[in-house]
Amino acid sequence: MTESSRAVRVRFCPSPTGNLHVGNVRTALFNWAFARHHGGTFVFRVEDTDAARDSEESYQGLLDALRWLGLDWDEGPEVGGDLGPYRQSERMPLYAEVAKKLIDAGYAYYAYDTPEELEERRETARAEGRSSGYDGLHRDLTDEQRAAYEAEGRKPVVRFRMPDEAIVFEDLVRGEVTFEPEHVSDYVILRANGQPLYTLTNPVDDATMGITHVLRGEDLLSSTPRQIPLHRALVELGIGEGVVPEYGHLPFVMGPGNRKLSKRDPGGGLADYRDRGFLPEGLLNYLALLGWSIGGDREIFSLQEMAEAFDIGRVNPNPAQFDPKKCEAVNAQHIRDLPVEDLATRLLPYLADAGLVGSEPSEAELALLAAATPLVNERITVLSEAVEMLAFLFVSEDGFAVDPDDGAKTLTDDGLTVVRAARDALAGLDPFDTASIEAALRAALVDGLGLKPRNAFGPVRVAVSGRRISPPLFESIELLGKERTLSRLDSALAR
RNA sequence: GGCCCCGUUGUGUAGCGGCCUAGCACGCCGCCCUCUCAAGGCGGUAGCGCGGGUUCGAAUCCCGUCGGGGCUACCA
Repeated sequence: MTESSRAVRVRFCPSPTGNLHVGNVRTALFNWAFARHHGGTFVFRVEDTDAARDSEESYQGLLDALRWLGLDWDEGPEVGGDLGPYRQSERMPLYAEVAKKLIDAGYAYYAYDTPEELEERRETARAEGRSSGYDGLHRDLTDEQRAAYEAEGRKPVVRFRMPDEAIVFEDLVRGEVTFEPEHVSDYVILRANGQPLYTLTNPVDDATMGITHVLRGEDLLSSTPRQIPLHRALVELGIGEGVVPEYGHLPFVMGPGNRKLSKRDPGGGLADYRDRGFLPEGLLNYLALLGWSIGGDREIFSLQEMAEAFDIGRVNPNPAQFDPKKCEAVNAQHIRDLPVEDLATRLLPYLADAGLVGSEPSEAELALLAAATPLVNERITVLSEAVEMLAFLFVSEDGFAVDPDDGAKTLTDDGLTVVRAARDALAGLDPFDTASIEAALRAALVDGLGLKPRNAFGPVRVAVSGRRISPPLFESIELLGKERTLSRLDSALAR
């Protein structure tokens, strides 16, 4: 069977340790896109074997995050599937069983070295310039030797026996990679207390879930030569679906400076992006650009378009630095491309959180938002920015206040003269629509007072919107309505 | 120290031996438009780490070198 004809099965397998890291989001995205491109299966598995660090809350957060992103999974938590369960904490018996089979078949063995002994030998090896991995001292213990260690009360770990041959594999993004056997030592798969380690659980799950392609971070590249022989052993033993996966190691997402972006870095965790009002499609589009390109001069695309075009062979092997500015620019483009009704709907939760509309918005609030959205859609880069921009339209009259600094700068004696003239021009205006408002104001302020437009409208803008920077003035006044507009002009005059 | 990976403007990338006087986007600077801010338009800034090969011809292939990063656990 050729690789391309085999049904693709990929997975995303984070640990539920709080806020999802944007690097992991990128990994999830590439896996998802790879699966969708090949019409394959995207498996979601949760690696929650570290009781100290994992929590139920984080687990729920993980599901929620992936749903929000729109990276739908075909098998996994809450969706099910034939090869589950999909939480490692529910698979513990499997690991014990596999470890036993591995030992019985000679693929793994008990090692009684103490941590101190190991440390000492490691130091020596390092000092002599040799690889510092396990030296294999206990790989061929006799029954008598084992019995002696047991009698001492030593508890063994279980180590996987690495074959004495070079491991060569074709990395999907880097090409051929070779590791010589002396540099890849026997590694621990079971702790002395019997707990399985990631080194075992991850490949066993991949094998039993029939994973065909492993796309993951570059930090795991050096563990690949250990996993391939394990997979081969599992195939030999008839454990799992009989597949040794192909591997593709994705470049790091770097933070500021030249360090790997950390979950704790500002902008390192997904939650920040949700809170600030990134669109999932905007964030994902930007993340896609980190290490992959759709080709040509195109940079803005949808998830569907990415899925159609995604080619793992086009992934760039070199690390990419996360650029918050560009991320915002891409998001802003997606916001502008959104139909206004859609954008208005997405704005709602942010306005509600700010108390500008009710959690069950009224018809009037919805109508106002629908009319106001076109005023901000090309002025915001993230949804939360709309709150500040639109607040003056939704706030109650006694909640309205002019920004002190902006007021001081524009509502001077001259400014108030302008405001007074504007009030007079608008008081009897009918109809009270954008075109009439603009005409009336231009006549009174530009023609009447002989002001340059920017000087004419500035004080009015501040009096009405509270700020020197606002959505377009005439449209804003129309949406505000005559009554509230006059009231605000009056209170500016009464200062 | 050992092993592995990586190397195009500030950032992300296009480029798969001639189309490259290296394109695009973000950023930055300037101009235009303009009721502010945006959006939009126009222009500018800045790059193939270095050294050897191979070739008629190299950003593209090879070697070396330098630089950066990762791994080197009874973490994942």
